[in-house]
Amino acid sequence: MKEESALAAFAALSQETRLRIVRLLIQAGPKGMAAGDIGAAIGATTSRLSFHLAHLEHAGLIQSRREGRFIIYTALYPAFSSLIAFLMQDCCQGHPEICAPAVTAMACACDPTSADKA
Amino acid sequence: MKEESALAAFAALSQETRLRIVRLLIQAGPKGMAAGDIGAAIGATTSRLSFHLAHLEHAGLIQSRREGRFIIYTALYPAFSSLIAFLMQDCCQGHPEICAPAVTAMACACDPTSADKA
DNA sequence: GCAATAACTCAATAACTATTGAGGTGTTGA
DNA sequence: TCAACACCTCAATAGTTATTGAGTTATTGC
Repeated sequence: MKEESALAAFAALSQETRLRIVRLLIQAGPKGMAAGDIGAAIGATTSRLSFHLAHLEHAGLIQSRREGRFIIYTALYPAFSSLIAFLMQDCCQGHPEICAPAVTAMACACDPTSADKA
Repeated sequence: MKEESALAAFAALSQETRLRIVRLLIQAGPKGMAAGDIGAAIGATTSRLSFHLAHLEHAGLIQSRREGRFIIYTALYPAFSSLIAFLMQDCCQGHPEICAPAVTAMACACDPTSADKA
């Protein structure tokens, strides 16, 4: 991942409405969610929602597909993996014990029974 | 981690100078770096550097300590772990195969021989 | 105490970003 | 083909953020 992409991704994630959209889509999984359902879940008017969805899509964090009259948005998981790897690159210079908690936090996030630990 | 803290963290990371400072400090490890050395490494004037270091410290991503006439900055690793956990919370609803690449990316970031893989 | 060094603070300006409301596009089913 | 629905686009405004340069504080060694 290039620095430019990482900056765009972090900028996209630094806004309340967009962060909520992203977390919602990450939790929704590969089946995704329709724009209207996202708007209802986070409480945003259509123009505001559309603006932020476009922003996230442009940043490469989500993607959309049309299904009839609905537009379905899904999280792009590899983008998040790359972003995390870019940020934490060479984080411990060969001493993994320094950043092990970060790896554990990541693994915990994947285990629904312990997601709140970190 | 609260949403408010996550927003502050992402906002802090969405600026070129600050992202460079953070990656530099993450790579520097617990010994940290003096403000002057950080400025020299990324090419920033003292007032600009000071502004961004204060911003990062306020966001809870780095901390500082005085050592004689130097001020040493270090990355706060637990803050990054929490941020990643917050973002990826419930990412796969019990289907870890969906987000396994993110965990792998994180583990790779800790292995200096394969940091560029993701 | 004084000069040099390291770093911070402040105020003004420039640049960027979010929200709103009105209006437009594409899709469906009677 | 028409009305209803789902969603997007645009332009104006308000709010936020970054940069610069001048000035200030803290520490060290002579």
